[in-house]
Amino acid sequence: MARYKVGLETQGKILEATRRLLSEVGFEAITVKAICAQAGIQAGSFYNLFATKDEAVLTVVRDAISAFDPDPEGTGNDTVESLVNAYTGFVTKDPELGRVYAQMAVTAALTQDHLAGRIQRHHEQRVERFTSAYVREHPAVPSSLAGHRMEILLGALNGLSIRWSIDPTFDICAHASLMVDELSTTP
Amino acid sequence: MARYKVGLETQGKILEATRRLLSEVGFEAITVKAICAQAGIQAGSFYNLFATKDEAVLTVVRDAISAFDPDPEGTGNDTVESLVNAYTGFVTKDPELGRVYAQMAVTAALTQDHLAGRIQRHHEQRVERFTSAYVREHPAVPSSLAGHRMEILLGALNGLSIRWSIDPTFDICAHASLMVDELSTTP
DNA sequence: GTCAATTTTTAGTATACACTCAATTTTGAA
DNA sequence: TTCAAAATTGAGTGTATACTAAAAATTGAC
Repeated sequence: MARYKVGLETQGKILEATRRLLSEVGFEAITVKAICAQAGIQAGSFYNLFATKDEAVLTVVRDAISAFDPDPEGTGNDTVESLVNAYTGFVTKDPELGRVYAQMAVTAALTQDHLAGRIQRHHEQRVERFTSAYVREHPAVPSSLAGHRMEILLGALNGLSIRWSIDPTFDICAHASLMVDELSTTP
Repeated sequence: MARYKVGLETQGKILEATRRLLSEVGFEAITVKAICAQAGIQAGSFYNLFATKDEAVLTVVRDAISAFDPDPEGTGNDTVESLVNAYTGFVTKDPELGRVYAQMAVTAALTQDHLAGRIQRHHEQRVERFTSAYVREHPAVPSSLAGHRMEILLGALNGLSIRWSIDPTFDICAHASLMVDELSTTP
C-alpha cells in the first residue's frame, strides 16, 4: 500500500499503463514487463505496490465494468432507443473498454468467481432497466414478453459490439436501430 | 500429413486429447505438453502431424461445429430455424467447447492475426448461409434487408451464447426461437 | 536536519512455454 | 525380404513469463 506521494503517483501510472495495455493487447496477452515499460518504472516498483499482476488488471477491469453501468441514478425517463444509443455510443467511442468487457465476460467470468458475479448482476440490472423502459413505451406488451425481448436485445447488442470490435467497418448503429424496430412490433 | 495407419491413429489420439482438454481447461490454458501427455505420445510426434498447437485446436472446434451442421453436404435445403438449432445445439451440448468458440471470436481474433482472418471468414460464410436460407423462406423480403436481419440474428446468437455460458440457467434456446419469430415478420 | 519508513533500481531466479532435430524404430508396397 | 518413407522418441533450444531480493535512493514526520 502506497503511503508516500511518489508511491501514489506510481500507482496511478501503473493503473493507467495497465488500462492502456488491456485496450491494446487484451486481458490474456498483457504482461508485467509491458506494464512497467509503459509506466516508466521497474518490475520491483510494480511489486512494491501490487502483490500480483492480476491485482492490477482486476482493479482496472472493475473500473471498466463500472463504466458500463447505465446511469445508476436512474431517473426513469429514458427510452429503449436512448439506452441503445448510449450503449452503441459508448462502445464506438471507447472500443477498447468494450473489448475488455467482452473478453472478461467470455474468458475471466468463469474462472474468476467474484468477477462472474459482478458481470452477471450488472447484466441483470441492465435488463431490468431496458425492460422498464420498454414497458413504459409499449404498455400493451406483457412484461414477461418485454423481458424476453430486452434480454434478446442486450444479447444482440453484446454480440454486435464484439462483431464490431473485430470488424470496425461493421455498422453497429444501423444494425442496433433495425433491431429496435424489429422488437417494437407489438404482437 | 499422416500416410500410415499408425499415423492416422496418433492423429485421432491427439484430436481426442485436444477436445477433452479444451473442455476441461479451455482455450487459454491448453498446452502442447498436456495434449501429448493425454494422448500418450511425445512432443515430436505431435509436431510430425500438426504444424502448430493452434492447428489442432482449430481442427477440434471446426469439427465440433460441423457435427451440428443441419446440411453438411450444402444442398441448400436448410432453414433458418434448423441453422439456429444447430448453433444452440452446438453451444449447449458441449458448453466448454461453445465457450471456447465464443472466446476465439472475442479474444483470439483480436490478439492472433492468423486466427482473426479465419474467424472473420467463418462468420461471413455463416451470414451468407443464414441469409440464403432466410431468402428462400421469405422471398418477399429484399436480400439486403435479409442480410441485415441475419447479421443481427448471428450477433444476437453469439451474445446470447456468451450470456448462457455465464449463467447456465439462461434459456438460450427459448430466446433464440423468439428471436427467429421476431425476425420472421415480413415488413 | 535526522532517520526510520518507504520507494526504486538492478540484477537476478525459477519455471513454463511452443517448437526442433537427429537418431531410432516401424510401416507397408514391391 | 527389402528398404525408402513415415513415425516416434527424447533430449534439447530459445524465449518469455511472473516474481524476488538486496542494496541504494528518496521521502516526510518529528
